[in-house]
Formats: sequence, C-alpha cells, structure tokens
Amino acid sequence: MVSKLRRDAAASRARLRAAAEREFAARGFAGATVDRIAARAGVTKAMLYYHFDSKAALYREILRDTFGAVADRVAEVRAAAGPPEVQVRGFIRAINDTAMAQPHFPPIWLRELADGGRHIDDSIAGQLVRVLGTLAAILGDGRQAGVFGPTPLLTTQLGVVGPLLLAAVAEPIYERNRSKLPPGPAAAFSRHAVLDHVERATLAMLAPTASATTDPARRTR
Amino acid sequence: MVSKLRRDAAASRARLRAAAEREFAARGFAGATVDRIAARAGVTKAMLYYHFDSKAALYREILRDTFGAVADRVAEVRAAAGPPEVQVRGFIRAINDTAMAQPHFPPIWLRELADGGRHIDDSIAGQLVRVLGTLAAILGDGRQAGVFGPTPLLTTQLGVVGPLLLAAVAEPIYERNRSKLPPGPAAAFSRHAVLDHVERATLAMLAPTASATTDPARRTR
DNA sequence: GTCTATATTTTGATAGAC
DNA sequence: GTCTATCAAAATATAGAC
Repeated sequence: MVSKLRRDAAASRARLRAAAEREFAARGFAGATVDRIAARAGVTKAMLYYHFDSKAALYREILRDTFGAVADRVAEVRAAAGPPEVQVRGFIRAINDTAMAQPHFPPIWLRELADGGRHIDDSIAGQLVRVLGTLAAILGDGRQAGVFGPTPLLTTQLGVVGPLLLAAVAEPIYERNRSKLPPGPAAAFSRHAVLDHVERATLAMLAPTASATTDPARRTR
Repeated sequence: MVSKLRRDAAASRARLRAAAEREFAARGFAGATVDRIAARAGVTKAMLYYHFDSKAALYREILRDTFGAVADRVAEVRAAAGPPEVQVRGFIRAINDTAMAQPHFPPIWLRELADGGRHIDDSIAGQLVRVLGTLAAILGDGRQAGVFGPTPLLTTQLGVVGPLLLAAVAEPIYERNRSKLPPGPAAAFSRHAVLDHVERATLAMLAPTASATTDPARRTR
C-alpha cells in the first residue's frame, strides 16, 4: 500500500501547490493566508505544514519553479537556433505563452517587482539571470550578424514583459468595466494585438538604424 | 490658538499620508501595517485613526489622489492642444513625470492591477476613466487628421504604461544585482532610454501604415 | 498522511485620560 | 489633537491522536 499512500501524498501536495499559486496570484504573499490555501486545496492547514516548511518556503518554491519554467522555455528557443529576428520573436512568444498557460505567473511577477524582489533568494535570482542571459546571447548574435544595432538589454526586456504582463492582469479588469469604457472597436481589447505590438516595437528598436534607442546623453558611437 | 492647532493637525495628517504612501508602495495594502505607518510618521496609531476612518480608507484616499493627479496632468497636455503626435508625446511624458515625481505611484498601480482592482471604488475608477478618455480623444484627433491609423486604445495604453511602470520598480532591483548581470554597456540601465523607446514604439504603432497592429483575426477594414 | 485542537504573535481598531 | 493601554479578531505555526 506504499504506492497508494505515495500517490495520495503526491496528490495532496500537488493540490496545495496549485491552490497556493491561485491564492498568491490573487492576493500576493502578504494577503494570502494558509487557511485559504488549505481550504482551496480541500485539505487542512496541518497538511500544508506537513508538505511545506512554511508559507514563505511554499511561496519561494513557486517563484523558483515558475521562473525556472520561463528560463527553460527561452533556452529552448535559443537552442533551436535560427536567425536572430526569429529568436527574438520566439523569446517574446515564450514569455507570452507562459503567461497564458500559467495565469498565476503575471500577477506574481508584477507583485514581486513592486516588492523590490523581497522574496527572491539566490536560486530564484539564478533563474532570472538565466532568462536575461539567454536574451543577451540572442541580441549578441544579432549584433554580430549585423542585423541588430547596439542592443540595450534591459530596455528590451522591459519593452517585452511590461506590456505582456500588464495585458494579462488588466484583461479581467477591462472586461469587468466594459460599460465604463468608451464604446466602439477602438476600445476593444485583444491580448493578441498586444503581443503583435510588442513584436513589432521590439524588432524596430533592435534594427541597426534605430541608433537613438540609446540614451542620447551617453551615446558612445 | 486655533490656527496653531490647525497647522499642527494638518502637519500630522500630511506626515501620515506621506508615510502611508511609502509603506503601501513598499509592502502593498495587505503587507502594510498601521503600526509601521504611524511609526514612520512619528505619531501614534491612535492619531492615524483620528485623521482617517480606517486603513482601507487611507489607502483609497491615496489611490484617488494619485490617479487624480495623473488625470489632471494628461488633461493639461490635451488642453494645450498642438499636433496629435506632440500630444501623444505629452501623454507619455505625463505618465513618466508622475512616476518620477511620486515614487509610490508605480508600485501601487502595479499592485492594484495584480489585485484585479480590488480597492478601486467608483470615484477612483472615474479618475482612471478620465485618463483613458483623454488618450482616446488624442487618438481620435490624430485619426481624424489622418496622421494616425485605426487606433487600438488599450494596446496603446499598455504599451506606454507597461514599460514605464516596470522600469520604475525594476531600477532598484537592477542596481542591487548589478554584479549578477552581464557586464558592459549593453546591460546598462537608463529610464530615459525606456522613455525614448516607448515614445518611438507608440508613434510607430499609431502611424497610418501600421495597419497590422490590429488583431488580424478581427480586422474590419 | 491526515486530522482536531490549541498555542502564540501580529494587527486593525477603540476607550479614555490629558 | 495626541497619547497610553487594551481589546478582539485573524493568522502562522505546532502538538498529539488516529
């Protein structure tokens, strides 16, 4: 019966993980309560402390796995090689796909940024650096191939994740307040349109002729 | 001595307001405590409850005033008239200026979005609608003048505020982890560069030739 | 592995003196 | 207007039975 017990234990743990992802996404670390997480998972609070050391440890495990999944996805994009423009598109789509497939990801990332990265330990930071490192490698390729100009790494990342993350969390708010918004097709909302805008804006910024995307005050060319 | 008392009372209230802005920005509504707000303000918790009805009421007052200030600023941009492109630049700079002048604004807005707008009452929503209405008017002008194409209002807004807000909250995180980031000028960070990117990307999207910024699946032209 | 019951701390909010 | 002292609710975490 060990296998039975193991399966059940794994199931409880998985249910707690999923419940915690939803709770942390909806209310943030401070706003979440272990009571609600356990209730959402259909188990008791004591079970949560059997499977996880603490509320903070559970939260950090989610951060680590989520950013790790993003890092893995963008690493696959880079491993598939291809022209730099295609890899940049792949990077953008990897972020967007993750945001779509794991709805807890955008609100949790936004809150963590607003928190100044309070819960980011070394292993979580390592995943974030992996993501940034992959983007840097893609941009470096493009620069060497002459298809990209001087590449402002962090501006590029913010230009990608900013609109994509905000679109994810703003969508339900827009829907809920549709009556208050100006009517007509101009105010229609589509995450696909945001993704499209990000792709165009990013590739335009990276084009060799767009030299002014660097701060004029410190241009070195 | 009424004036003396009044001045002191106003000073306490102002100190509490400022302390609350910092506390809510750093920790969010749920993470903030009235004890810390009072301590930061140099008064006691009882004073906080003398000047404000509750923690939530204090928070909502800050939301209302902050978004109201943004709405006022963009309204000034529009009132100054000028060509649509200039007004769009002015809109973007108004958001950026507010983020620079009131550091609590970006983290609070990001958290409120991640929260699904939980604390947004009707009067706060009214300020947000004012901002969006002003942007819609600017884009409408440009469309009528033929200098803008079909104008996706919400995509435009997200393309503007996404990178600007994220740049504001990410700056200290980048600074703190500079050693972990790839070295060299490519990884240098500049909020001015982000602002510059947002201006270019937004105006490029609005150009009449950029018809594909609308979701292809629902293009109606 | 899972539960009930409980200990402990923190926190929002108030009473009452000055 | 401002403070000290305190209450009551909520929340993290654990003990101990099954």
